[in-house]
Amino acid sequence: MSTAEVSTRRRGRPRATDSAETRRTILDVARRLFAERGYGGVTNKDLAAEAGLTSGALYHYVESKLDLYCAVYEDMQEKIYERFQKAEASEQTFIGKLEAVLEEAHDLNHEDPSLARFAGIFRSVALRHPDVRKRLGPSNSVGDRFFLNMVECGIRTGEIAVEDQDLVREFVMLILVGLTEGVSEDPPRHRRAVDSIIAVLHNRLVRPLPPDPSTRRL
Amino acid sequence: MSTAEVSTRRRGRPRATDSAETRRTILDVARRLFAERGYGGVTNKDLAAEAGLTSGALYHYVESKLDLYCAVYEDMQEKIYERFQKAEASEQTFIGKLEAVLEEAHDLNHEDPSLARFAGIFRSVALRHPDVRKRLGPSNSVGDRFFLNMVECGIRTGEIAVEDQDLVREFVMLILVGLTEGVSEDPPRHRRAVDSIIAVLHNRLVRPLPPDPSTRRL
Amino acid sequence: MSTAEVSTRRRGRPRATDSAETRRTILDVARRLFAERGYGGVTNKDLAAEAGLTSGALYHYVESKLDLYCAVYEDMQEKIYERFQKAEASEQTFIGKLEAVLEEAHDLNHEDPSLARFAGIFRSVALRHPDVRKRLGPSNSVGDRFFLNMVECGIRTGEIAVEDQDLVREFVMLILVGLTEGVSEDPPRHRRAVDSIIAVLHNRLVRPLPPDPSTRRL
Amino acid sequence: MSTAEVSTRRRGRPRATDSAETRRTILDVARRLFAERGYGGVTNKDLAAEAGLTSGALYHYVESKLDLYCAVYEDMQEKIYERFQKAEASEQTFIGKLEAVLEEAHDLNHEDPSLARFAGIFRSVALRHPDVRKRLGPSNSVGDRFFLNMVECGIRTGEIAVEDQDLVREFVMLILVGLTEGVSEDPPRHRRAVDSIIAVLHNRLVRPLPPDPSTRRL
DNA sequence: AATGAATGAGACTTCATTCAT
DNA sequence: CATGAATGAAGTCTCATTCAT
Repeated sequence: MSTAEVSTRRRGRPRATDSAETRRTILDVARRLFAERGYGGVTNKDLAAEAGLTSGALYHYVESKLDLYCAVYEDMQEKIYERFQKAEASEQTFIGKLEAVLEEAHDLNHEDPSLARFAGIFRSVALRHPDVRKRLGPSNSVGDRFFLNMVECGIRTGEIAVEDQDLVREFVMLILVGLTEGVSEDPPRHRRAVDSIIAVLHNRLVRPLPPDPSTRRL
Repeated sequence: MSTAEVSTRRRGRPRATDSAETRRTILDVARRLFAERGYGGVTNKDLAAEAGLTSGALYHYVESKLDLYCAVYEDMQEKIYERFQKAEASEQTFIGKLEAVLEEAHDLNHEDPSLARFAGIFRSVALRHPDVRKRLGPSNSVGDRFFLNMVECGIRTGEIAVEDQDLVREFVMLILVGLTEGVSEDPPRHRRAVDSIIAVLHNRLVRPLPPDPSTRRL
Repeated sequence: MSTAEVSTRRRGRPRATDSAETRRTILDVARRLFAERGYGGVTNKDLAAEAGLTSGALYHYVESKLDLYCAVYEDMQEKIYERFQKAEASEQTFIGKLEAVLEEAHDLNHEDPSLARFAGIFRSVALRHPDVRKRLGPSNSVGDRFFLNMVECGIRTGEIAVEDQDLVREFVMLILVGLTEGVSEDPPRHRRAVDSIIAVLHNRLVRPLPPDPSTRRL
Repeated sequence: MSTAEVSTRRRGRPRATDSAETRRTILDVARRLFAERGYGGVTNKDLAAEAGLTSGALYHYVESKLDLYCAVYEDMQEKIYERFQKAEASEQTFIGKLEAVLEEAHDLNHEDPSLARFAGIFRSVALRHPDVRKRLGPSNSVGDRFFLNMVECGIRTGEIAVEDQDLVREFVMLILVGLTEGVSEDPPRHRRAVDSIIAVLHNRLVRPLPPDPSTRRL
């Protein structure tokens, strides 16, 4: 209503801005918002406002909202797997590697919760946005290969029987989905979840009872 | 309009003369569509068309789209936990109960994939619709109590150490999230995932190596 | 600013409207506006306002602005060629038919100037809107056939030499383009233009001089 | 930036060091693009890119897009009528002049199709941009005078009856509109169209039948 | 109870224009 | 002179919701 709005910006080029920096900001803002509210729950206006721009200006950096989403996805994949790879390389056994990766996931989730949240929500976004699927394809090749390698290591060390390898891979992917989609927004629960998985792997969490006829159903 | 309605039914889909029946149809249609395309991906018109009405008529049965979504959620919770409870009651040990529940989850997923898919997607919908959260509250009270009971059983039987109960609960919820969000749309993977969890619980999947200095990094 | 705007319409269904009538109104309004301002010069809002609707409501009748444009085009083609055909059929000679068609064009232009104006502008719209071209294809088959028939009649009557038929067709199309694009918005000029064409055809307008050396360039 | 610019030209397009030269480039580029895609179909960015600048730099040479459009128009008028005048001056009779002008139009269309195309499209652009109309006034004063002169010549030579002069002028303008708007993008048709006009003027194209009662409808 | 025309808010996107650098 | 980041207005289109019939 007044002419002296809080953040009226001039018309032309702003003072001292760095294009690359703005793009980085947009990507980070987008990851956070998409992580919090999914794809359809974020408008261009929201994105622009949080990045300190108008919605039209977004189009200097991305071709479309979809384009931005995909860019965020790729950025995230890169960040996550770089860290995962480092963690994985630091250990020699399957269990060691898996624990290291889980700990790394926990650290990552602590450092920047939006990464895991985005990853967690991504699956359901892709599921119902054909455009996203089309653009990113099967795409998880990076992740697939990563876990494949880990499992192969387990086979070499004798931790995993050859005939179990598919089950193991499925299990690993399952718990990672559970971590990213289920508890990434609650750090203490995330910590507990990681610990529970490690405990299970070491057979410390649940002790199957010996088959005792008196406790069986009659 | 016709007077010849008493004795003979017309061919084709009968008019849903019964209000409750129509509501049931709407709920089922809505679960399927929401499961497939998420909240924003389904329009009232889609919903109405699949239920054999027009979009205006929807409002005789639900107050709003959001209202419908919540109703579907509650309906789903009810359906799932009714089945889970039956499964759980059929076994006496924690592991027995958990296995029974996982098998039930698998059967459910087979019978009506939309249930699990809806559940899987629900989290991200709730995440970006404060109204949904408000309406459904902390919501998981039913599920929480359910798993609490299971874990308490495990403590009684000695399968679970008292101090591990939180870890176990976290683990159970984690794998259920993983199952619903990760693999519910792919039956063979779902099967494999269930098997992998059971194998892990029986300590059959991964064998930790004895600490062998020769395999450690120097 | 006041709550009692001039034409506030209620929210729901309006009193007594006829869907077909509204569609007809939209088509007529669209033809007029497109004729006056071309394709890009007309906004959905303009169209809706002139038809007494909001821009969203347009989409009950057409799928898109392009769709509307094409519908107007087809409507126009139909209207024009129906009249042209009647006029053409009333005469037996090429010149007779052509004069009848020109007079009909004049009458049409008088009755509803938007028809000819739309037709006149159509060419340039199609030229630079690939979508329009794609939708309407070569399309002028109706018109082409129409003039082809007229020329064939002239050949039969001996008015036109067989080897001149292409020239004649080109000439006929040329003058029709000239009439629709050049003078359709100015009735007296349109009248004069029609008269001039008829006079030319009867060799009454310009008398070539006999080749007189004294008037030649030296 | 380089000091080695004095003596040697770099390969490729030289930087348009001269302001006037750049303006000339912009005008030519603009005519071509406007001719191909109309006013709204061309963005300042397109224009700038094709002229080897950025969109901001355009504003050093023109005040606005509209301004540029008008400048192109004036430039085109000048170019066309300069050529037409030369052609017209080379003949002494009305028909001779008209033929010469038509041939010149054909040559022009061959040399630089964008001229005629621009002229052809201009009408519809002006139609929906009141600003253009305002800036360019009744505009055709140049053309009007030009054709007026030609017709007066025809009166002097006796080719045209005084009372027919308006009709003749209308006819000439009609065929020029037809040529520019109808067939300027199709050289063979353009050729044919020119030939057909010349044939008509020489009364060689269509032979009116003598009023023969036997061919009349009864 | 049902229809479907209509609203109105808001989404994504484009683009002429401005102006700090 | 030139760049290019940014604005802001406008455009096309979608959709939940309302309501006369």
